[in-house]
Amino acid sequence: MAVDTGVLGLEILELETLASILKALADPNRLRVLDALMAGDSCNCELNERLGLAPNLLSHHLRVLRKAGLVSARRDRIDGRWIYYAVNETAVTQCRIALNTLLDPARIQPRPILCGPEGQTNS
Amino acid sequence: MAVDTGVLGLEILELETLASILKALADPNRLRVLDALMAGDSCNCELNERLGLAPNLLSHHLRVLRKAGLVSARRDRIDGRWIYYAVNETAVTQCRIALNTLLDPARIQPRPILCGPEGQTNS
DNA sequence: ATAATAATTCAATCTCTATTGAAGTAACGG
DNA sequence: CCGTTACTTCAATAGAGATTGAATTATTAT
Repeated sequence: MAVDTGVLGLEILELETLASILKALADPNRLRVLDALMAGDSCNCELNERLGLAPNLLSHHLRVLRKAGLVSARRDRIDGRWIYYAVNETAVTQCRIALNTLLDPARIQPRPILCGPEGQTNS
Repeated sequence: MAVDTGVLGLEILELETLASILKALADPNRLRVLDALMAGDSCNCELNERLGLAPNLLSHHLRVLRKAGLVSARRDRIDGRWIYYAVNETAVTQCRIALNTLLDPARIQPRPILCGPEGQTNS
């Protein structure tokens, strides 16, 4: 999880890193998976029942989310066949902060056009 | 811009709509473009100078952002050859709210496992 | 009309990715 | 050891998307 001042001078995450996390989020099925995990840890089969997605497809999406750092996995203490997935709260929060910074309406400047004919009248 | 109660019962945007907006955001170059536009309206050529991206590539990315509703375009009043791009504040805000809702840490439930052997001890 | 300018569209390429079905792993129970 | 269970990985397909260079549109200036 790359953390620095960022290209924008505002972001917690690098622009490239933020883009890759957004890529992981930018899928309806993965949003559903993440939303389901927000309500509590789940195994593959429970997600299967709740979301109606094939186990191997869930595996794929869970791997993408895990690769992005948004989700973590652990095996059942009693029966190692079961794997429980959980939301990585710190990653989610970092993502949230980065997006709130980037998309902050206060950053939208009504700066006059600087290029083009209209811009000439605003110099 | 589809607006309703949403699949999650919490979102302002439909899950599918949110995913498509995130897809538009999930690219480093488009994040740069959006960030540049947050600082003020720009034409293609100014973005070209500031970001070092080819005009046709910028055109492509601007179209994606526009299709997602995040950016709007208008022609110069004096010289119609120039097109100025601007951030759509309402869309950006809606996206922000939807993400803040979805990624709200307060929604992360430490719910005990319900499936698997561990779950049996939590019934 | 002709040339020049700002921007878009087209065509081609290359990569990435979501999905599906089949096969493979890992772990438990008898 | 054998079968079952939970999950993953593999292979194949089909579609989407980023990038580049060439051609095109729209608008203005001469």
